[in-house]
This record gives sequence, structure tokens and C-alpha cells, in this order.
Amino acid sequence: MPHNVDREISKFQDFLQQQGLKLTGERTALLREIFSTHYHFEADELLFKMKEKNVKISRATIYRTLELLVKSGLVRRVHLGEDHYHYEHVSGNSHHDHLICTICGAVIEFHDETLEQRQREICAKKKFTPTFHNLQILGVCNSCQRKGQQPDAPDRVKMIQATRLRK
Amino acid sequence: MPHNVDREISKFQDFLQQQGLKLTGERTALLREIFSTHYHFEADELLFKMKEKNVKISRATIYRTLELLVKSGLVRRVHLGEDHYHYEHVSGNSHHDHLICTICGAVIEFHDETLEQRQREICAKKKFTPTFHNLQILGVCNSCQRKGQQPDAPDRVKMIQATRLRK
DNA sequence: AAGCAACTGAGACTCAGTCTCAAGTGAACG
DNA sequence: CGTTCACTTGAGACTGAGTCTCAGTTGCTT
Repeated sequence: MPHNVDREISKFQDFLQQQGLKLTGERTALLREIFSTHYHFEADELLFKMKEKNVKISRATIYRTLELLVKSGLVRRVHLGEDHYHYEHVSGNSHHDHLICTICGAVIEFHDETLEQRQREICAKKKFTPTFHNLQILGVCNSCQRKGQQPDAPDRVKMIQATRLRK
Repeated sequence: MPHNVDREISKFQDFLQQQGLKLTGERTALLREIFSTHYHFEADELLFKMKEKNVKISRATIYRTLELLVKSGLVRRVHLGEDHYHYEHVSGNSHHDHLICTICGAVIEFHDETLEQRQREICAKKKFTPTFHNLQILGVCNSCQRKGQQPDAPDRVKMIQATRLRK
């Protein structure tokens, strides 16, 4: 059953109004798409999916809307060790960090309050006011360890590439 | 007094020989440059500095050598929240993480064993074998808090741009 | 309904990073 | 001591994510 995005849409609208901006059809369509899945995504992936669904929206608009969504706090940029941005939506207060398998590319999310607390302590000691953090732990996941790892991850890589498109 | 890079050069040579590769003049020159400073750097910055010193080395060679250095373990890639790679050299076993000021761009390094230990525990619980991690905490540094922050960081940004060059 | 600022798409542009290829270099070996 | 041959290099073409521009469109506000 799909997540109900109305709450997010109305939050986004509030944010936009506050800035004198408008909630357009393109923006709501994107928001629906983003909140309909619960995994990390890339800008290009969104472009592909929207095209697949015959929702007309340009690359420029996607980037522009993502920027607004990040500013509004509904979406955040995460670094997954690759050379371009990934995004994830913020549902409630579900902050988490990532274990990233360098063999198969799997991304495992986790949240650990002890870690969070310790980070706050470190910041306090340095008189630094944290707003956000980003932790990636790279390594080898359980199933790849058992498989006896291959140097690369053709399956996973191919799968990811199949979801990309630039006309 | 400059850091003595001979140890690093000989380590790199060992690594190269092991792979059937050669230690060339360009590679040692780069290594000297990298280990002569103790701060994060970008590929383009290196290109600029080498040009400044009239050491002839091409962009392609810089990228190729950086790749080798990362593989050899003498240099590591770090993510500082920007859209391109940053590097830092590994001196001894000085692993550290970063506090990054979103106002002035300052990067504060820290190391915390409690944090490291907790990460190992989390990985163990998830049966994940970590090889490396990367933690950035974004926020506002002490001096920016006192200054009453400006939205951007013209000084710092200009300074960084001044060290870049692409002919 | 008019006015006007926000918005959009197409495509040019930027720029970090990669690739290609012809020419250079150096260790090993006869 | 010269040949060989794989490794290197530089110049510049190329790639691809992300940005910018600009003319045309949309949609609040009055």
C-alpha cells in the first residue's frame, strides 16, 4: 500500500508559500514519485521514471525541484561513495547512516543512538553546532563474504544502469 | 621543516614493483608535493601547484597517479560534501573524520576512539566487514557562530578558487 | 481580465574526471 | 651496447552529472 504523500505535499506547499514560490503540477508529480519508494535515488533515475510514466518533466526542473526539496528539509542529499549525488526522502525523523558493500553495491541502512550521542559530545567539545551528518562505512556485506567475493559487481551495476537514461 | 617523504616513496616503489609498474620522475614529484602539505587537496589543485613550480605533469598523469596512490594505501579519497573528490595523504595511522563549517568552509579534523569502537560493534552485529569509513558532520564552527553568520563564505571560497586552474 | 512574477523545457554550457593514441622511456636481455 | 617491449606520458577529445539561459507559459493577485 503506497505511502500517503498528502502530508508531505502540504508541508512543501507551506515551505514554498513562505518563499513566495508556487506549487505546480510538475512539483507535486515529482514529490509523489519520490515518496512512493523508500530507497535512495539519483536525479537521472527520476528523469527516467517520469518519462516511463509519460509525465512530462525536464531535467532542469528535476534538479531545481530537488534543490527546493532539500532546502525544505523533505529530502536530503546523501553521499554513497560515488561521484555524484544521491538523495533520499525524509519520512518523519528517520535519520540513518549507511553500510555500503564494495563488492555488490548493496546499501544497508542503520541507526544507532549511541553513535549519534557521541557525535553530539564531540561537537560540543569543539564548540561546533552540528546541523547534519553523513556516515558511510565501506566494506563487504555478509552475503558477499559467504559467496567468496568477485572483484566487481556486474549484476548490481547493470541493474543500476538500466534505470538510467539521458536522451 | 618539511616532512621526509623518502619512506613514502619507498613504500610506493614497493607497491609499484609488486604490480610490475615503474617509479617515474612524475610520480615521485607528485608524491613529494602531496606529502609536503598536511591538508586536503583536489586533483586540480595539484595540477595548479605543479604548474606553479614549473614541474611539467599532465592532468591525465595526476589522475592516474592518484588512483595508484589510493590503491597503494598512501592516499585516501575523502568526501567533504562537495560534488567532486578530495584527497588526503595517510601519514602513519592517522585516521580521522571531519567537521565541516557550512558558513566559512573550514574543515576541522578529529579522531575519536569511542566512535570507532561503536562502529566496529555495529558492523559486527550486521555481519559486515568494514574496510574504511567516512564521516562528515556539517554545521557551524565556533568562530562563525560568534561572528553572526553570513549566508555565504566569499573569503574562503575565493581563496579556494584562486588555487585552481584549468588551462 | 490584466499584470507580473514565478515556472518550464530545450538545449547550450561547465567542469571534473576518463579515455585514446602516438610518442617517449627505461629495465632486461641477448 | 643496442634491441625489445611493456609501461608512461601529454595533448586533447570525450563523457556525463549538474547548471544556466532564454523565450514562452502558467497561475496568483488585484
